Amino acid sequence: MSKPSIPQGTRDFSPEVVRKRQYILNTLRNIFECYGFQPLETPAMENLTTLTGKYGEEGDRLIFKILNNGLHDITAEDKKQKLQDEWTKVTSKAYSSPVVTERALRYDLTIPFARYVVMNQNELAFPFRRYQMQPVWRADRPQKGRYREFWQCDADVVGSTSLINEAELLCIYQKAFNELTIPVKIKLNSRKLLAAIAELCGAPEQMMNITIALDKLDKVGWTGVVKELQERGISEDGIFKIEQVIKVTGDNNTKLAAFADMMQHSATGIGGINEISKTLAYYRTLADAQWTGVIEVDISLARGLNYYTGVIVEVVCNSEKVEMGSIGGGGRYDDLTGLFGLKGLSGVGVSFGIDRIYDVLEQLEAFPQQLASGADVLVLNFGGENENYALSVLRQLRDAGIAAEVYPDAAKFDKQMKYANKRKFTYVLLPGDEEREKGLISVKNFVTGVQQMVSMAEAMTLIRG
RNA sequence: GAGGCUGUAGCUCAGUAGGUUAGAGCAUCAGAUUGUGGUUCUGAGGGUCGAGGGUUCGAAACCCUUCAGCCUCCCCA
Repeated sequence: MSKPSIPQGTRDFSPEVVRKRQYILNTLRNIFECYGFQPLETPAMENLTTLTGKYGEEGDRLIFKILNNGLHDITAEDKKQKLQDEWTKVTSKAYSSPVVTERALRYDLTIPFARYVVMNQNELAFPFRRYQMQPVWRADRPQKGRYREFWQCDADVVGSTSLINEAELLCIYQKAFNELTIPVKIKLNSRKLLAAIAELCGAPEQMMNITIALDKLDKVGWTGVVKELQERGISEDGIFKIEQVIKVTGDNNTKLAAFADMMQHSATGIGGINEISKTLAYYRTLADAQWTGVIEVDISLARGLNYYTGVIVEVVCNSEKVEMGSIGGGGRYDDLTGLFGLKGLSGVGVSFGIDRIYDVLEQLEAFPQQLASGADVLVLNFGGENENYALSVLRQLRDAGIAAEVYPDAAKFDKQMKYANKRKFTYVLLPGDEEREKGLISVKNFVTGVQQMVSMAEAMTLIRG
């Protein structure tokens, strides 16, 4: 018998870990609901054609495909021949065929969301605000902090171009990370500014290349970016212009003023600057003075996904104690639903990287203490008549809304106690002969070790603290 | 897709230059102890040394092949 295992890049979540993850999800869910977002869930699998071509060439490669069922059952000669032909292609090059695979696992939550909006466009009330927290799958090579199955947690608004939406999403980030007690920096940029930089270089068609190179500024520094830009064929003059823009420092208003000066001849650039300033203005009106996160205009922020068209954001942990990439990101995409035939619908959304948020909370030791335990109370089982007494005690506890469990076997005393210890119960109740005869119950506080024999009513008061 | 590292008990790992019957800690189970857990003590179970082949009188160790896991790059969350 071989040892059992789970697929590469997947994880089991132990009870303690699930509780911590649920703490994160519940915190976010409450905030989303408070901001008027509605829950949405979509299937784990989509039609492959829904997903292909949406994430770029690299993305297509990373989609988990599902082999069609019943391939061996095909009897019609012409279909069988078709399958053979397609199979040969599939095994010889990067190629997908609906004859072999027509379904695939969800790659992210945004494309299924767009698909849902298009399918239900006549029923939905726009602007439609939804949040979605579900696992996604990528056939990527797993490594530290990267998995083949992981959860995404998105909130999007479609059907409105107002920058109030952008400002609200900034608020959601602020509120979420304040409640989770994670110090953050929220970087803000606009794809329009990146486009304007490409214009400044006299190479507007090079925007993607410039964007990809700039995105690495944090990682490889300016000299690394220069190298990357040269490799991607950007002129020396262009690189000099980019440097002028990148080297701008100061607070957000100073930066925006400087950009406005440099980009005064670019309608795109001015547009980008305006949307950032308006977003920030709305944000200031909506924001809570308690929030501690820093919002910083960062023109080197690029974001990989190519469907973004307007404001883009990214959240990083702002603590020396933590070494971590982005823990959230998002932006505006002007025509996502256009991919599925519904034109002119603009959307803006943010995503929380909950696996990374989990790691950050661990490193900061910022999970609330009381998450650790499950049921508070264990009722011991002394067998015989005491067993029934134990069950009646158990029922009274649950009727009173106290989470409790009974040890189901009349096992040796120390075995039951060891179980209680391992499970970290706060209280252990001992319904034995004496207790039963007197109609009382012994309550042992398992943290302090103090034990007392009291009435059920008093016991419940004790347990409730 | 490219590269690097590691596979020995449930877990973390020792294992000298290739040499008797492969060890330790933790965990598990039993007992000390069937009305008092954590600590302690005693004992027990648990291994095709990732798999296959080769070299050798002899392989956990050396060679080849293969599989798996981890990490880095690319890309991404």
